[in-house]
Amino acid sequence: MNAPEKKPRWARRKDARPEEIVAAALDLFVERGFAATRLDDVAARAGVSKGTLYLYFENKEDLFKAVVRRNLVPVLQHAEELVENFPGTPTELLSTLVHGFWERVGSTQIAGIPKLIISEAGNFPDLAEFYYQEVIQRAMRMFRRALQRGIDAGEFRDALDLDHLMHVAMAPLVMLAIWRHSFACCEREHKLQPERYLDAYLDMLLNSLRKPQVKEKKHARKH
Amino acid sequence: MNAPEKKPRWARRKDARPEEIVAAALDLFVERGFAATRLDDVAARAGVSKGTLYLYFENKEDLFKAVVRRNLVPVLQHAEELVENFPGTPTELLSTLVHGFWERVGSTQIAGIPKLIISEAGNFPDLAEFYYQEVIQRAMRMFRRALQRGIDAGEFRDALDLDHLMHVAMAPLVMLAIWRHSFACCEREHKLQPERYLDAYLDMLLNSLRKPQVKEKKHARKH
Amino acid sequence: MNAPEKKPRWARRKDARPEEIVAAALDLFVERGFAATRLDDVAARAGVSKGTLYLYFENKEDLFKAVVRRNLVPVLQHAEELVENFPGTPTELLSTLVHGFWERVGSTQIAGIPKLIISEAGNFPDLAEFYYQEVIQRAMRMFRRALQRGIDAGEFRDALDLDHLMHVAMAPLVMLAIWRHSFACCEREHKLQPERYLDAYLDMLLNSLRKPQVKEKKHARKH
Amino acid sequence: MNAPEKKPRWARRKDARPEEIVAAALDLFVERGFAATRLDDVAARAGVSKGTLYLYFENKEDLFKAVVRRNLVPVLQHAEELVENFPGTPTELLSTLVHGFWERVGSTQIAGIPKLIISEAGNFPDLAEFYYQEVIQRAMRMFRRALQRGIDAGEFRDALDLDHLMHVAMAPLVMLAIWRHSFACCEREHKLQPERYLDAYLDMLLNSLRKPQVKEKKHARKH
DNA sequence: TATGAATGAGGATTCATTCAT
DNA sequence: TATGAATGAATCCTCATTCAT
Repeated sequence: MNAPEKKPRWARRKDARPEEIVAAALDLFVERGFAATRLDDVAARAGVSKGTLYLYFENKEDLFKAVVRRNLVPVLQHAEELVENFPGTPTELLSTLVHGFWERVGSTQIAGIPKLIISEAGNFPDLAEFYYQEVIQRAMRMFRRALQRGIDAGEFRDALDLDHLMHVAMAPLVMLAIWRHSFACCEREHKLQPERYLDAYLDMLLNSLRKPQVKEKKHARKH
Repeated sequence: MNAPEKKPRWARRKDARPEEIVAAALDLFVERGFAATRLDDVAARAGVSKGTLYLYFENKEDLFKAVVRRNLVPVLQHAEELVENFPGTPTELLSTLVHGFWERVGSTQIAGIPKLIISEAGNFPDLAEFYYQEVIQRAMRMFRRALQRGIDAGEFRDALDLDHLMHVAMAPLVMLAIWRHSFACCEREHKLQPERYLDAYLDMLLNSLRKPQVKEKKHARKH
Repeated sequence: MNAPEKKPRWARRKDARPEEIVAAALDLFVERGFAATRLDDVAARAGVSKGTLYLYFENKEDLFKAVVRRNLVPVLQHAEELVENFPGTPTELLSTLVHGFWERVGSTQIAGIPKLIISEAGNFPDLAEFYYQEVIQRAMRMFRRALQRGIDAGEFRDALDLDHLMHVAMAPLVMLAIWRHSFACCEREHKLQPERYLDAYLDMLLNSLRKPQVKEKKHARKH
Repeated sequence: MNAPEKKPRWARRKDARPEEIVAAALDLFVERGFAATRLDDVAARAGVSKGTLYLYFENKEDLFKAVVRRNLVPVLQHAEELVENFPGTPTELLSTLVHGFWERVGSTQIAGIPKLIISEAGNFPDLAEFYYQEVIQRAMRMFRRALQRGIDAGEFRDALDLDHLMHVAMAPLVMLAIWRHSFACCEREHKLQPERYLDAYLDMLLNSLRKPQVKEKKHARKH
């Protein structure tokens, strides 16, 4: 009857637990990799006991998948919505996407996930599969739509191998994310500056996409 | 009575051993990653016993480093020499480098190494350091020389942030190598075709590098 | 239907475990030496699994140290208290100490520890240091107090090199402990009888300590 | 026909090899103990290859036994001859034996052997047996003869439990040898000085052996 | 739900011993 | 005789997973 002393003052809500665990796991997976991350440490960082992990996740692999799912999907969704509803020019859209990537992924902890996935793709085929379907392909489709819009608007060249250009064009973004979690700490001078990196990237991308704005009328350009 | 059926329990081949072990280790590290590769398996694939590994390498980490060193350094050296002695135009040089990368790295087992390094950079800081110094920086310097040659020749734009363009421009090559060892096997249709990927890459790169050839009316451009 | 046949795979007994493990380890270390003792066997004898050892001890060396610490320190403490509070004569005190040593150390499993320490002193310098400080020096100090009391009482000679006599006088006690764990089992006849050994020891010790009682004719001597 | 170049200039004689190996092994066994000594190191210190060890000794244990045999037996033999032929008084004989022990054993590398034997007695029962028979018992017999001579000469007391006194009396000598190879290096101040230790030992021993030289005639002595 | 003690399979590493040369 | 490369059994230690409480 005298219930009050049963409630610890800051009872965490049950629903918060998995989120906290996933957050802790993200940190550690990103920092150390999948194999080198001990569940002891994940539990400790999440402020729960090791056994508790198994109440919410079947095993280490399952936890790993949850980390991936819960962090990347929302970001993608946001980008897709942006592409659908963007009011400006295709060039502006690309720029917005790229800077959005930096703000929402590249500069955050989430940037460590691509590295993780790549590292473990061989060991967890179904995770790779999931990531390929739900992240990579969706990202490509989105990116493609953005480019297509530029082509349709006559702003971008139309003689493009879009299927492969997608891959090529996304590579520098992914690599930026990876870089920060692999070699960034090796740099002593001439550190890579993300903003200038992205500027260089956009400069390259747009320069190569845009139609050459020649004023000549009748000469053929390069074959 | 005659000897052919004698199976020596082992043969002495001191000089050949390390190479064989490194080759076996490359295969397995690339296939499974560092942590998931068991030295038992490396030994078995190399056709030696577990103890033999320790005659040539101090420990697993040392073997890992040897794998990296012995595979990447020669390739880089070759590329550097190419850049120094190339007889053709800068554009041709870039094309040659890119296709050389594909032939000597991208299409081979060696392509798995970048993935490995990236995965393990956090766990082996000195390996990351080595790779950064001996591979990445050398590769960038080499690439930079090639671009600089194009600028000096008036073929490429000169308003370039070379420091960052290096990173941007190398990213698609590295990602191609990584792709083959991570998601390539997830593709069912629309498989990424390396040749077309590289064409798209070169197209993008050269289009963005070349000076905009505006306004001229009757002058022949490059050959 | 009722429960008795349930065999829990393990039971939780956090407090009891370390003691049981230390006891098992003492047995085996004494029996086989440090290097020849396998942790598998320690675990088996303690009725736990191998992994459990590592819940309570960092590694084999740490377990070894625990065995030494937990067995010898209490014994010494007891002896020190005895020396401080002993009501009888110095001669009686020595006799009591010697027989106490036999009862509490020499005749027990603990007698194996000096052998162990001596064997491993070279391999574990900090253990040797610990033992030297916490056991040997304390034991010497205690023994010295006992002798000093005899000298002060005029019962023992005062022209003694106490610093070295300490070592000399303790040697036979330590050797008795060692003997039982080394050559005792080689004896077939004329076995060393601890009681007579200790009598001979006390006889020698006291005969050499006591003041030569010459020249007196009619005075009663000790009691 | 031109044989000269077949002889390396300092061809070691075959017979020297085992001695060199035993000497190297003594050093290392004494320094590190049996288990912690690697045959690689023994071979290296002896200046031969690992395989060569097996030409002269069946295995590690056999080498260990050889080390013991070849070092202790000669010393004992020398002592036995001394006892048989000693021209002086029993007291002088004891003093000579004790100082001879120090010179030929205690102060040399050989002093490490008792420690070794004691450590490994449990693991190598037949080695313990050998040592017990060939060293301990012979040493005791020899020591006993020396004492008996003192008793016969009326110089030492005759109410002695010689069987046990032997053990007691030898203990400080053995412990001195052990001490130097275990705790000597822990001492910072008040280091044990072997000469004074032996003086204190002889003082104790002789004081307890010698007949009390009372001048009284008719009084009973102790009890 | 939550805990954390206990488990035990798994893998890196060592080193005495063998044997082709 | 002498070598030293090769072997592989042995063992310490780790850590994901289980389960009594």
